Amino acid sequence: MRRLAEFRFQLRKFLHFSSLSAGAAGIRTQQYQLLQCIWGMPEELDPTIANVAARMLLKHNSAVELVDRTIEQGLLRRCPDPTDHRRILLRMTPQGEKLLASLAAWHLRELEETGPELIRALRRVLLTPQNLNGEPPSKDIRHR
Amino acid sequence: MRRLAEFRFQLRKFLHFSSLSAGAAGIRTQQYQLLQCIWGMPEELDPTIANVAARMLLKHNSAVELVDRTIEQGLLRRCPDPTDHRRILLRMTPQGEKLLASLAAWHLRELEETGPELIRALRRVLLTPQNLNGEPPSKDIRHR
DNA sequence: CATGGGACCATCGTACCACGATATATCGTG
DNA sequence: CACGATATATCGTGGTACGATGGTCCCATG
Repeated sequence: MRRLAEFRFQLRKFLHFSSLSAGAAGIRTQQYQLLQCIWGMPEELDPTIANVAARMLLKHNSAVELVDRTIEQGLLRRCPDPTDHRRILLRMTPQGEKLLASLAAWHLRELEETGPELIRALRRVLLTPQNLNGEPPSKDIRHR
Repeated sequence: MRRLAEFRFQLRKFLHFSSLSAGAAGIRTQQYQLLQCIWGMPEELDPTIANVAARMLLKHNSAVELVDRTIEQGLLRRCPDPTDHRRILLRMTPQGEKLLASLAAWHLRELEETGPELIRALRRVLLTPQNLNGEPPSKDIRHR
């Protein structure tokens, strides 16, 4: 499936851009996503380690470490939950909010350019008449 | 931008699926993408280390290491280019082709389910009237 | 055909990061 | 208070991308 490869390539390009722009802002992609996660947390959920881990698709200990790193850079604060002393509520510092805002703006602009191409690539994957299950890809049209 | 966070979440879910399915097949996502890359390489380009590195958005030395790991698992072969002895042509073994085919099939099926949601999330990002440059996200509607 | 510059690939040390296993603190319940 | 469950933290380990460096081969030029 060449379309699939092309879609994945577009995906890599976006993620690569994301990594570069985060790097230019002095953080890692994961940290950007963490901030995004905390800020965009659904209303009914509190920004605890566990919830953030779930939304980041990380194990909770990895989330702890990610939070540690991000706090060291002054982008986040740990606020013990007053009603449940086991829990930690994550809050962004003003610095973190500024950084998130500018990174989000960059990503928006990038997606305005790249997004349509990404959608097109995915569409082409979905609309392709499926050669359904695992026939060796070399069997396709050409095989140089 | 809550839409942006939601789009990124959808993206993470797809990548997470990809990582899991690759793992179930005994390889890493990067290796799956490497195979995909080699197979889906544009016709006018040969599957050399350099070309693969470019398409994987990796530095060439990282590509070498990725290739090494993948060869160790018997999914790939190194074929010295007969016309230019500096270059290495990467060829998949039958085992590699089988693995790629089945992983691609899984990914196709996943995208048939998840893809539309991904497109929708991206559309929502693109169609949102932009609150253009970096205003602090906390200023938005709610701030609990 | 000697030579120097450039292209291509490989190796090594380093840093980062996600994870499993384990530990610690707190909650709720009987 | 005892106990299981929940939430967070710590530690050691393995994987992987990278910069720096080295080696080999191509080619142009004199």
